[in-house]
Amino acid sequence: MSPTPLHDWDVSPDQAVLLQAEFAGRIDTSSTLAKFDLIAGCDIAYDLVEPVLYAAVVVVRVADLAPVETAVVRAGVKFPYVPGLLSFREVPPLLSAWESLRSEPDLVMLDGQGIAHPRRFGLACHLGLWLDRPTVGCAKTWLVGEYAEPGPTAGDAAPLSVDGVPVGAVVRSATGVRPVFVSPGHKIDVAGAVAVTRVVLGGHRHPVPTRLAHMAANQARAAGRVDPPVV
DNA sequence: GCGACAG
DNA sequence: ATCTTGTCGC
Repeated sequence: MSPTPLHDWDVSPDQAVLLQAEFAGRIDTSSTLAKFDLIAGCDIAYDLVEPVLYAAVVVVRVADLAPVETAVVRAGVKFPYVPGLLSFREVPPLLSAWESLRSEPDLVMLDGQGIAHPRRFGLACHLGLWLDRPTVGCAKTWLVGEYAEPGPTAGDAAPLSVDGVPVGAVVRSATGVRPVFVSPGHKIDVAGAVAVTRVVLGGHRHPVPTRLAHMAANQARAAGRVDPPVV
C-alpha cells in the first residue's frame, strides 16, 4: 500500500528547508522500542555518468539477521545534493522501492542522520514520517553535535548532543573501525535507536540491514547498465 | 568574513 | 556518492 502523500516533492531547496521546519514538529522521538522481527535496510547507489540512481531496500529477519526480501528501483536523480537536504534526494526513490515490498518491516534503518540534523529532520525522520513507521538513522560521518570518542569494543557508545540536548549516539559498530552516528528518525527514542543498532551489528562497520542494502544497490547498478565500460 | 557541510 | 589494486593485518 502506498503511503499518504505528505507534501509535493517537486520543490526548490529553499522550499525544502521550509518543509523541514514544518514537519520536524511531527517527529516522535519518545516512543519506546516495541517488538520488532523484521528490519528494513535502505541505501542508494549513484550511476557514474548519468543522473541515475538505484534505491535498494532489504528486509532482514532480526532472529538470524538473514535477508528475506529485496526491492530495488532505478530512477532519475531529481534533487541536487545539498548538505542538510539529503532526504529530498533519496526519500522519493526509496518510497518507490518500498511500494514493491510484500513483507511489512517493523522498523527501517538508513544510511544517514535522523534527528542529528541542523533542523532535527534528517533522512530517517523524513522517511519515517512518510511511512509512519519507526526509523533509525545510522550515518558514517558527523553532521552536527558534540560527542566524546566511544570505547574500542563493538557496541560501545557515547552520547551525541546538540546544545546539550541528546539527539543520538556515536556507536562503535565493530572493533577496530571508526564509529557510526546513530539517531532516531521517527517513532523511537534515542535509547531504542541505539539498542536496535546493537542488535543488528554483524561484525562490520555497517549494521547488517544497511550493509546488505548497500550491496544490493551496487549490484543493481552493475546489472542496470547496458553499456559496459569502454576503453 | 571564515569554516563546516549526511550521501 | 564516486574514481581505484594491491596489500598489510587479525
